[in-house]
Amino acid sequence: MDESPRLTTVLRPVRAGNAFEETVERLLQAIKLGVVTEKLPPERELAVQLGISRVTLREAIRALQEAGYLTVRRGRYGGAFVTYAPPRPRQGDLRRAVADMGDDDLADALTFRMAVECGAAQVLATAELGGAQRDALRQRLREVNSAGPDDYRRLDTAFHLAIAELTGSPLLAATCADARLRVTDLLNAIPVLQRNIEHAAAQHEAIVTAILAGDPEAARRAVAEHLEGTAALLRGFLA
Amino acid sequence: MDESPRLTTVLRPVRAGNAFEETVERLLQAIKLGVVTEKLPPERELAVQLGISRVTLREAIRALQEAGYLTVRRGRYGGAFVTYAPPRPRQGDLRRAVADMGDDDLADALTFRMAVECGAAQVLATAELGGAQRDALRQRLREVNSAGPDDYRRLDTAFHLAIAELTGSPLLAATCADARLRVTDLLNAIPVLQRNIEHAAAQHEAIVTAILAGDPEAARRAVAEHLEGTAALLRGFLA
DNA sequence: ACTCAATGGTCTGACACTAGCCCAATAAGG
DNA sequence: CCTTATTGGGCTAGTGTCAGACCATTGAGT
Repeated sequence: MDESPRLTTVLRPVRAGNAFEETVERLLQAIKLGVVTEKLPPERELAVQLGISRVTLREAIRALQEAGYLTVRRGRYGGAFVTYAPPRPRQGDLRRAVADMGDDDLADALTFRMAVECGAAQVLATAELGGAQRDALRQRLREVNSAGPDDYRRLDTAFHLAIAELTGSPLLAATCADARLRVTDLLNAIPVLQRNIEHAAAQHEAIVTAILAGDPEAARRAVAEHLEGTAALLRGFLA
Repeated sequence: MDESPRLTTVLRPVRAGNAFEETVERLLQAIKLGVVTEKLPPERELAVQLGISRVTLREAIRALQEAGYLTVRRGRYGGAFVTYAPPRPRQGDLRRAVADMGDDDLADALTFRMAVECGAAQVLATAELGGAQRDALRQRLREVNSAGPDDYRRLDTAFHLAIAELTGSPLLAATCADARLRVTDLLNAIPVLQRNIEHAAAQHEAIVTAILAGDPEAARRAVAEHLEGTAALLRGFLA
């Protein structure tokens, strides 16, 4: 019989890698999530935000530049500009993306995302929302539901993250972002069809309706159904 | 109007502090959570688990030793032994503990915990549990519900963590542990009365029943009610 | 009493990371 | 055309962290 709780749940690694690697990962995910679409903040500012030295940040930026994600321009009004748009997924991309991830990691990521996003929606439905917050949520809904295939993933991310951010808990928002990160590559490998967008639109609508109605149960259920669709699709590619 | 999603949700610090500080924090929390009650793993082993060098780990251990949490003995069958038991909280401890935390941080922590633990319970209720898992859950329930005041916090932690661990998602388990960590000092400042234990016991029972019945809605609601009690108590100390 | 495996204690050389400073380039605005 | 604020580019000295080796201590088993 294993102990309870497992030591490994608490005595896990205190850092995921060296500062350089973690920084590259962060920036890359910010780009792939579509959180930064144009230009990164100035180095000095960004280094402070990321809690690292400018030297380390610059190494990370150079790596992303060499990998083709950024173009750097000097001088006033210069900066690190994003030169990347998610490519249209092709046949086999998804299978490859799933294979790149271990089966265990995939199941872990899907479970994690399900729990965290459902929790966020439930909490938001319980909170007393001000007018501005309700408007912001409705705005994100409109944006994602009227998106075309090219913008869809980015606006979908923005919608889901908005739910977490509106709870007012930075910890929860960061965790939702993290959960999403772990499936970004997979989602980007799934072709976006107009039909899918429309199907998701109804689910997004249901989520917002439940939250605005202050019904945590319905909010939880709506998010669970929404995520289950994607999860089932991805699980279909497991061995 | 702020952007969406906020840059700070993704472009946040890549590391919380230096390796030494983070290690001290980890070990301290493992001790306070009651995850390690007797002796830490050997330094060489623990350093690997934590992903740090032995030198850094030793510095952290020395700090905890000087702070009175550990006693170190050399030689075979030696090691770092836990010499700490949570003190009985006294009048004013709670008010002080709440004041030590910023109001924003407290709200953040409570929201975070609510979302993550509800999500975990919901997911577990959705999962198909094997006999061993059901037994493990029932075992934790029995333990916490038959605990005396001295053991209560530790067994309560074990119960809540078990729910997250049984989902099979290390990410979710780690996140639940993290969420719990952020309120440990507060919980430890709340006197444990036999009456409270009995009240909580009914709620724990309801949570387990809902999970074993495969009812995610009921599981979510039961956890929410359970946590709301503590949250309301703590919120009462806010300005 | 002796042996020896397991454990903490210590040292060294190498590399990662940081803070702070100054230089170089650039484009808007006078 | 010139000025200037803003930005990336680069350097240095100092500190943090690491991997690995070796030493010192302990107590159970022989």
